[in-house]
Amino acid sequence: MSTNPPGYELPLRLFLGFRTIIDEVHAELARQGHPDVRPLHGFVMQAIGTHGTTAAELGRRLGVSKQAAGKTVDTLERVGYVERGSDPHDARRKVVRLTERGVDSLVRSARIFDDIRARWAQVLGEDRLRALEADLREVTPADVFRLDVPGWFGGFD
Amino acid sequence: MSTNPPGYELPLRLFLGFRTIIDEVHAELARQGHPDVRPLHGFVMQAIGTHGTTAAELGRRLGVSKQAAGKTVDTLERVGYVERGSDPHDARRKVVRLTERGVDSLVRSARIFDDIRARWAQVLGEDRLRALEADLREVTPADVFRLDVPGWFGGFD
DNA sequence: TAGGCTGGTCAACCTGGTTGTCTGCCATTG
DNA sequence: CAATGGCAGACAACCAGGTTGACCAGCCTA
Repeated sequence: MSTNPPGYELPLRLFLGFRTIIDEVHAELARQGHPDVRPLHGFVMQAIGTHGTTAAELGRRLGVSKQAAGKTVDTLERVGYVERGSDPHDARRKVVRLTERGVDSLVRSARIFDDIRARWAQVLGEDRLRALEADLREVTPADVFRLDVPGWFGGFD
Repeated sequence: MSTNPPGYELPLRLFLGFRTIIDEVHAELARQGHPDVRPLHGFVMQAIGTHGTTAAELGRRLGVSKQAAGKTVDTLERVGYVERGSDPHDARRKVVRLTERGVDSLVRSARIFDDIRARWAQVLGEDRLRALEADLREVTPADVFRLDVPGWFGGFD
């Protein structure tokens, strides 16, 4: 029986895998006309969803303060991926909605993610990739969405 | 034949796996007397190594500017995990070395990483875990060390 | 109708990153 | 042997994202 790899390799590989995929997605996204979407933005836009939300609600979904969510919305607004409207039923709320450009970036991301997964499947074989996904599902929290991802995405290009 | 999971799930799971492990390590590290080591610090200390380095060299290893490396060394020094000495052979260089406390935190981390890997092995089975590691090795860059990890670690607790 | 909760915003501050500039020190080379 | 080029370190200004605290305005309910 051979010896096990050191325990620190596992998280490193997980991270490297994650980073590899994300970097590829954003390189391709840049090529497809979205050079200034940052990884964090994808998550945030995903959390905003097609229905739109408010900054406070967004903060709750993402697990950050409403102020932080507001700031992110500011920058997303500045680069043209979301817009703020007012709620006729509640003068306090300002509803954040994806612009066409925002939606376009999400659609393209989804396609690119699928392409990358397909490439992994070619390398590993579909069955092993599925096994990998299944194993990961077993050891990670079930709820994919409400991870407090922001804060994990420092500035990177 | 059933349909594939959407491509975005894979990076999410990889990230979640990574984050789960890292969070556990640091929670345990805090319990064992190292409450203010941050994930970034572990990587940096690993990169400093037992021989010590200079800030500029550290920056190159980690893929960040020497100024950024210097700042990190500052905070690591402030919390007592590294110390700066001078190089008798070269008055420009200030050698950064791990303190006993720094080494202790690394030793403990290594043990905790191994423990966590063992727990994953219990859940998945040693063979499936090995397969997972092997698969990840196949789709990630071979060089584990020179990843520009910093910048990916935003502040988190 | 008065209070309390909630949404948005402003301000101050932290961390970790960036670039640019400047000063010393070393080392090579004419 | 002196001068020039390159490297180490430090300082400053700036950026992104995050935090808390404070505050105002609007809604809703007792």
